[in-house]
Amino acid sequence: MTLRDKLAAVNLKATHQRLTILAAIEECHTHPSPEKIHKIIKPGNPTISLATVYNTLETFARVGLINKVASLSGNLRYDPNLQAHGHIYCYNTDEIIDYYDEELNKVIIDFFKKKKVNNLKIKNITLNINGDKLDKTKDVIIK
Amino acid sequence: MTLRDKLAAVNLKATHQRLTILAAIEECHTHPSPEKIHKIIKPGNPTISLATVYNTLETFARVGLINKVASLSGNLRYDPNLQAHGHIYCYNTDEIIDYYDEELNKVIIDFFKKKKVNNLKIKNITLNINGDKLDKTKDVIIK
DNA sequence: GTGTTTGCAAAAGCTTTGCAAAGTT
DNA sequence: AACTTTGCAAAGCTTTTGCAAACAC
Repeated sequence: MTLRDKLAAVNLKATHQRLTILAAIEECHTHPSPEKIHKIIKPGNPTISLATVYNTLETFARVGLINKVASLSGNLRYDPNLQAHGHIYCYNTDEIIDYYDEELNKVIIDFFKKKKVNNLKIKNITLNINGDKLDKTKDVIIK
Repeated sequence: MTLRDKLAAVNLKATHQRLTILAAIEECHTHPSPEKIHKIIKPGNPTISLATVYNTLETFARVGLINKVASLSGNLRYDPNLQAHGHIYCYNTDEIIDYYDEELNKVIIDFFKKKKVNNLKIKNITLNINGDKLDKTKDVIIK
């Protein structure tokens, strides 16, 4: 599915800005803040404005193309990955890294099969792992 | 352990403001923003300033008396409960509610016993459950 | 062509800082 | 008395808004 198709599927016009922002957030796997996304795309797209990055990300989240992410960083963060997965937050690099593990998903689903959550319509369940990267130049790997 | 003792244990002087703020955050189980804490304590403590609430919460977090909490709300949130537990975030009330379950803790610990996390010094693992409260006047209950 | 989207600049909201006055031990 | 902490106001961030110009379909 192309980026154009994704926008069409949610009835958003395929503007250059939207295509650029969607591409950037899908490519960068640390869920950067709007400010950082703007810095990433600005060189190749000098007229794109920071307000448009903010507004566009919020639009994408509103129509369900991406999700808002809970963050310890104090600014807004978004995630283009819509399937169930966890997040690793690194205090010392401010990165939010996806953590997908089929077994973890199963463990969580199994747990909530046994529990009753009253008075809440659950939208999403995420495991957050917070810590410090030991070597900032390398990736965090869970296996 | 009294609030004074808790402050003494981390070498913070027991000022009226710190005692008030610590009491407020321990009493209120929805992890309110600094702004909301200020509103809560202001009537009984008219001279307490919002900046002091911000600074004091940050000081508490720095010395480990409370934790910062990942949040979808876009502002700072703190948690005085230092033991392992999860959080329920309600989009429609902006509340962050503690969710303690011994079995859940065990399930998560067991899971990570089997996994190796490379290049990360884990500080904390939290399960986040996000959704909408069905009846805003009542509590969310998991059993 | 019509209605939507963008850029810009300004406003609004949230958090931190600097410093004199007040408080703690 | 020595040192720390607070209140206030200002500064510094982050995010949203209003509106004319530009764009997608």
